[in-house]
Amino acid sequence: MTDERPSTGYHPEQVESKWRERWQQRGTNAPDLDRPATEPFYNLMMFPYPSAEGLHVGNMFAFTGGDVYGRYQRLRGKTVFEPMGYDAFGIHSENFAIKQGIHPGELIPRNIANFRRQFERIGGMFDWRHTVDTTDPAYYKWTQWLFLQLYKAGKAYKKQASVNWCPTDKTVLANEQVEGGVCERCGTPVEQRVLEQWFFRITEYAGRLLDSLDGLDWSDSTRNAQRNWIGRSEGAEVDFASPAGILRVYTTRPDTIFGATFMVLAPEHPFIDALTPPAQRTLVDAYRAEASKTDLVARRTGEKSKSGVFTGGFATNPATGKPIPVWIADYVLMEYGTGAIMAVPGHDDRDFAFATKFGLPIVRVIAAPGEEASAPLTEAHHGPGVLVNSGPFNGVGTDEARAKVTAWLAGKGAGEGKTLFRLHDWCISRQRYWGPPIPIIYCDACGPQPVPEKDLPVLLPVIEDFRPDDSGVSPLARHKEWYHAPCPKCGKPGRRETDVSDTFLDSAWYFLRYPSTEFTDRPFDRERTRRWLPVATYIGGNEHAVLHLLYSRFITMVLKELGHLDFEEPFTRFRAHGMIVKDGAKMSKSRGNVIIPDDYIDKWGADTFRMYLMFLGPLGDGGDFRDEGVSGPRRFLERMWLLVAEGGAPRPTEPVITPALISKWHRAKQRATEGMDALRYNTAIAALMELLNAVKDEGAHPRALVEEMIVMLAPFAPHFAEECWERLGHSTTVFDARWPAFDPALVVESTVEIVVQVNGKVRSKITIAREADEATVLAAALADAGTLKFLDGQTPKKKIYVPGRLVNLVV
RNA sequence: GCCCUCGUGGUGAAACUGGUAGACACGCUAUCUUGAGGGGGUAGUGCCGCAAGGCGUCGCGGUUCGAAUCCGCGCGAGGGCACCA
Repeated sequence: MTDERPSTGYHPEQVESKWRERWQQRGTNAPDLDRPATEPFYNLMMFPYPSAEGLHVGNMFAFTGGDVYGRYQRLRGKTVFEPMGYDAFGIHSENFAIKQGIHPGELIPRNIANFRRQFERIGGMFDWRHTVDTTDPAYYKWTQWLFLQLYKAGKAYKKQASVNWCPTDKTVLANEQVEGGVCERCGTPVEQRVLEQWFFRITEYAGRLLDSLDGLDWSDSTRNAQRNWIGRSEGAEVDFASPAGILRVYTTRPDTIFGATFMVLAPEHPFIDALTPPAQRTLVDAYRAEASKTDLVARRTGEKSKSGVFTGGFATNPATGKPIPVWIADYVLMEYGTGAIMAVPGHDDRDFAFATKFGLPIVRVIAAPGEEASAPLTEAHHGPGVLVNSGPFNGVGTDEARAKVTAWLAGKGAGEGKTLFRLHDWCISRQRYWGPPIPIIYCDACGPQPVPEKDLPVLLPVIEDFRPDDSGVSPLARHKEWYHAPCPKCGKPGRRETDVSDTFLDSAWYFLRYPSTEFTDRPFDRERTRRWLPVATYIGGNEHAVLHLLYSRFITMVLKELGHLDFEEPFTRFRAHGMIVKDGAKMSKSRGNVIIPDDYIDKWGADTFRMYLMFLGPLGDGGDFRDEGVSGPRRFLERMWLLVAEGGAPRPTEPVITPALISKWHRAKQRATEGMDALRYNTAIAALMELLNAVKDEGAHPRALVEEMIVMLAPFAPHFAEECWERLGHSTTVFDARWPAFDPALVVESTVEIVVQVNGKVRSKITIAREADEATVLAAALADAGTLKFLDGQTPKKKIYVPGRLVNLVV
């Protein structure tokens, strides 16, 4: 805290507390959201879950990165709206509360207060009039409203589903929350349970969610993660006749159908009983019983050795007309495709392994160029080639064959082309306490009824013992007064839905709420929304690349379709910030490697700390945290402080400024601007440092230059810049100034240094007038002593001239 | 297995559409200020070499007058998907 160095007079703690207060008094960070004739800029950052530990350096890195961008846009003349809030519902908070034995309703406000303090301390330009807390009834009222809109539009439905069940957290997990067969939160192996669950029909939008990605200004890595998640595959559905009826399969390789020598059904497939003759029944039932015991996750991720059983039944391959045996195996999943496959052991690894294990025939139907049709297969061959042993299609290339075989099958009434997605409907119900109750009332007479919108919010009751139990029923069921509610339709006694909704639903629309927080009678105001959305720039972690961003896009699409919004993509531009790790590992309390920024801010000041974080590298990169090097940005600020002290003093005449300094000045502005736009703040800061070094070397510091430097520094060191700005005689905030423009003509100097290469190696450098033409430059290069030495008396065969850069002489 | 992203000094990193590799900063060395342990100034700092010079952006090839940058094949790291038919 104490600063022992011979002081330049810069005392961060004084400067920073002064400007925190000023900003508050002046409303500097609270823009008029309705002010016309200015360009609105919605600068959004992913709101945090308010943990008890507070914001760590990783959060500070991310939020500072976002804040710098917002401040920069403001200096570019935009009206910037930069809100912040708290994603405070969910398992995370609840589990922590359980562990501490404190009710989350008590814990969360405490954490939020701490977060708020940290957000203010770091100097964020947040508009606190427009904050959001997802656990506030004034907010979740509208989360419930959102559920009702989807419900009424038929986009929400309830079904029996085998779901992932975490025995430790005692809750259903979304597929997304299961990683490698274990709960992503606590690491317990996940089991399967069959429960009634609420789903949103996100799969209806799979195609649009995928196709629209192309038009978004998003990081490639993020778009790619979404593509993988949605998982489109092109193929065909094909019908195989069987005694139990038409067995439909899905395949991405219709071209290999002549090689389908058997079929495999998922153990849950409805045709199994009809296909199985009495003699096989015992074996088949035993296998199915075994498979149902193994949970879904284990079936997906367990060891890949194949198991299965023959049903005893046969189906007809529509291409060959031959009967093929129908097997059952757990490597076929009921919830993807039709739950049945045609097995082509010659050209699919899994089918090959299965056929090998059970002695089923393997037929080659694709040959590489020069390969015999009869060549034996020692492993599945999946490369391209030409069809063989495929009747009328022999000799056709595989790519072409896909379409041709599909058409041929369709012509016979035995199939059709089909696009499939891997995406599943979104399970939004949770058998937990800490979330918004799903606004449904069950009535014995009328069935499930939506709670009328006028009755929202359905308040989450205070329950002392909110812990989940093994029953699979939410703790809310234990609150009798709350649980029993009259049917909204007939008035007879009914029961409330006791599930709460997924936290991801809270965060799938929060960005719509921010601009409209003062409206209590609508989730988002039409005019405000029209003016401020979609979000101009969204900065957040790539860990939300799939779920949060996908759900937000889905909700936005639905709201557009229902007429509530005019746009269907919520985030025009998304950039993922990198992660700050410690000793190569993600910071987490359990690892004990969490770096709390407060100490650093105490010691160095928020401005230095912000600069330091942003100087580490590009925002998208993140990095390993170590505190070596914080002194660099601090020294820079100290030197700037002195420069301002000198630059602010009255002078009889402006100092002489050399053309070289003018050039460096404009170059710095150019580089700073480019760095800001590209979120490569490290280069912007470097440009400012270089300019300061140049000013020092030249010994001249014209006031205009000093002022521009302060403006460019303001996004990084806002308190510092405000103080300097004031000392330079300004009475309004530096953020009302304009980001300085550079003159491209002045960026270049009047003389340039030309590199002279001989055979591509740098041998000399010549300084020459910028306007010198090619002949002049070449003549100078050839006359240069340093060059001559390497030419060795020879005349160059070839002379490459790159204007303003280099000459390459080839001998 | 498939799909992305990436690999540069002792360290964090720069390098525009292929055109001086290592800007800026940390650290380090020397030196000057100086009475003292995260103070300032100056100079130096990719590697080898006294030097001339040579070698250098994960490795090997290739394209090019010229490659950190483009192409191919490896190796390594991080991330996404994954018995998905």
